[in-house]
Amino acid sequence: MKPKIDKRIRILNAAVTIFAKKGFYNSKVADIAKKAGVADGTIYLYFKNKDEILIMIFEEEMEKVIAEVKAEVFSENDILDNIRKFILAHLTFVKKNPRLAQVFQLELRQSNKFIKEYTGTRLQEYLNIISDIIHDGQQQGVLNPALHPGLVKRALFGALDEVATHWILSKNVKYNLDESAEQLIQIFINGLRISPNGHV
Amino acid sequence: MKPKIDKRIRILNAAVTIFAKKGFYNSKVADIAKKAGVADGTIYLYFKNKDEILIMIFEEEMEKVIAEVKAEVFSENDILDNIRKFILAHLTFVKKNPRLAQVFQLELRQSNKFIKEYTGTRLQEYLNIISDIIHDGQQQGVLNPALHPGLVKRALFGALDEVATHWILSKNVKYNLDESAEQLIQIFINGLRISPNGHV
Amino acid sequence: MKPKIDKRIRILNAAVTIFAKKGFYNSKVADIAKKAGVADGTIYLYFKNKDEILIMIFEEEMEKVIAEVKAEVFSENDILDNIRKFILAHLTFVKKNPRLAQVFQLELRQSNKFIKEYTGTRLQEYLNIISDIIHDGQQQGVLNPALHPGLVKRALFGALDEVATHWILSKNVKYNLDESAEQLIQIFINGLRISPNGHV
Amino acid sequence: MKPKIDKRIRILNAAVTIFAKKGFYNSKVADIAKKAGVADGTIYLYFKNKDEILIMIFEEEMEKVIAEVKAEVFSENDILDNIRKFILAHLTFVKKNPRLAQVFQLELRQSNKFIKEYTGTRLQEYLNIISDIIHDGQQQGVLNPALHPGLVKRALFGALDEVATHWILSKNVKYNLDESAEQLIQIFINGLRISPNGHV
DNA sequence: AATGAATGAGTCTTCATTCAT
DNA sequence: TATGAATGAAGACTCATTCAT
Repeated sequence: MKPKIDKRIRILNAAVTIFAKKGFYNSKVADIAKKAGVADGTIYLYFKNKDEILIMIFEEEMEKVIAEVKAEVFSENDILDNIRKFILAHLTFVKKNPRLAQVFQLELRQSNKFIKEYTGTRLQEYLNIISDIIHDGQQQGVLNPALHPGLVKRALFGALDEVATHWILSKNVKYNLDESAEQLIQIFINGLRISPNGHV
Repeated sequence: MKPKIDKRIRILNAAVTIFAKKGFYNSKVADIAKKAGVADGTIYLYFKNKDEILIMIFEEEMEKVIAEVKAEVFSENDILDNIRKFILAHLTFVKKNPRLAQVFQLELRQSNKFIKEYTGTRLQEYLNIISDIIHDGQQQGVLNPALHPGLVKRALFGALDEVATHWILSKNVKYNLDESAEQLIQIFINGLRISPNGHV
Repeated sequence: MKPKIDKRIRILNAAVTIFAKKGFYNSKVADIAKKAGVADGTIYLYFKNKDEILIMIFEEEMEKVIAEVKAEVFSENDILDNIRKFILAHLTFVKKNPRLAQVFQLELRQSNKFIKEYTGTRLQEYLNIISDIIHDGQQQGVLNPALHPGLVKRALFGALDEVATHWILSKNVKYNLDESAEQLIQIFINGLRISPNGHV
Repeated sequence: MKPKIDKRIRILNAAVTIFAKKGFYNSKVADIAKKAGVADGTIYLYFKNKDEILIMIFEEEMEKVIAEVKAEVFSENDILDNIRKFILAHLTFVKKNPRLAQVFQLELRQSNKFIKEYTGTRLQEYLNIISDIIHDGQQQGVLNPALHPGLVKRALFGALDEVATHWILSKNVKYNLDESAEQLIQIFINGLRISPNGHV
């Protein structure tokens, strides 16, 4: 028997595997329990319900991602490079964690509770990495001061998210995620920097 | 009793109302039937299953949207203006059809069948409006020829989609959708046009 | 396939059998459905939940019992004879319908909903047969006018109920229900009539 | 921490409180443990299962009640007065211990094990107080010798029980328990004594 | 085409009880 | 004795879908 501390993590890992393979709605709590090597009821000692497992996967993985991305992105102070790093980090995560990405891109959105009740800070915190960069860039006179960081963060996140979802759904074949990253970098850096062409 | 030809449309209209109010999973086929004034079983004369109602709402509304957007966007041949028009048209649709937008932005994504099996042409057709503009713009020497239209269409669509979803979820209060449109126009036009700054 | 009108009754009959055999809490809805020859879900077209089946058995059988007892008891106007008839009718019902009596005496009391939420009129109506007799008897100067009919009805019902329960639990062997009836008749008639001995 | 000997009693007291507040089926063993300040598992060192807690509450309280009632009732040898004292004692107990009475009158009957398996001596012993009085009364020539003490004990107990249950369920408001006691005394004393009227 | 009564598959969750410590 | 984390059996109910009329 593994030590207690493991059990919660074993459940979360099992859930990622099961959710990725069968989808959230087709995954039975009993499947997860079996995979994790615990009794069905044990899951409810650690999680309030099935939706909460999904949300916790998100919360805990995002926590790691946020720490990594922040370390990566804010290591230097070159704004344009930070944007580049953020985009690369996002898509690299997807590429390196396809199973987890599948859960984030597809399964999570099928949980009513996640979509309509989750107002967790993790997603905000992640999005705020972007708006912080934008804000800094505007103060440094590098980025277009007319843009709202709050809008930009959604625009960039939405673009990354859609590209990631398509990559997942294409079963990772048709699509070169690295090249996509480079193209998004071009679009957003040119889109956000102070434009010598004047406004459109 | 209205003429037969109406019945299909009455069902679809009822479904939009019910889905928007209760969400896809909490809407019962019996609710839709009642609202539409038909028997439960009648719905299955017109639609294969509950998911198909959702997909048909999408298909038929998208058909209209595509026609409108195409007429609007391709009326002239000024590429930058076409991009502007597309972005405005997308967000204006959301603003004018909040109930339908709620179904598109939130409920549709909760249908396993839509997410994982729908490969309908309507969404492609809509996205291709963007890639067609991009392609034209590149041929006219206005837009950055290094960008893949297929990537750009997802980036722009993702950005619009995320902004729209946030607007829906914020219950339309905090957010000025017109200003968001203007900002997205700036970002994407600057992001896509031939850049006098050289590449990053 | 039997006609529709039968289905509700088939379910109720099946439920009496199953409840009497296994007890309320150990009876599965699926058992009742199977015995009744209907699908599990069909039961929920006729009854809100499992407790309601039990309550409906009570309601509908009591309706019959009340009609019979009233016809029997009020056929003449001899008060003492009416009391006698009521007591006999109650215990005769128990003796002739042991399965139903088991449900009434034992299973019904195990349903939280019946005990704590049921305020149905049938039980009141049955009890009021007694208080009506008492009231009449007091007006005729036959019964002790100092007694509250509302108290008497509970005292007599309680006595009958306890005797019946004991008979059910003894599996009908040790106990002569007819003799018990005669004894209760003696006790209550002497207890209720105007006492030449004066009050205690 | 209180001394060990206390623990059993603390559990029983906690159980009375919890059962009275939530009902037997809605009370969780964990609730009782918490209220008693012991671990869940500890309860099973003192009681075989949840039903046994209920039965033990009954057993132990009945033991006290029996002792009290016997002392009270048999202090003199006036049969009619003894009947009076028994009835008063029963209803006075209910009035003074409403929480315990609620458990006895309502919750106890919802335990399958109590209803169908309990053949404990305490209830018999309590009932036998009545039949002993009756027997004595018959030997003294005061009570009707035709009545079976075993029937009378159930009749009187049933009457008291029903009156008590109604009082509990009426939330003690509509009902004057003292007056009820007086009326039951009249009914039963006249019902049981040797009748100068002859038999009915 | 239309009805709507009937079907029956499908599963999350609770909680009394156990047992390793 | 005591703990409390872990167990796992157990089942009512919903609702999309069917089909006899």
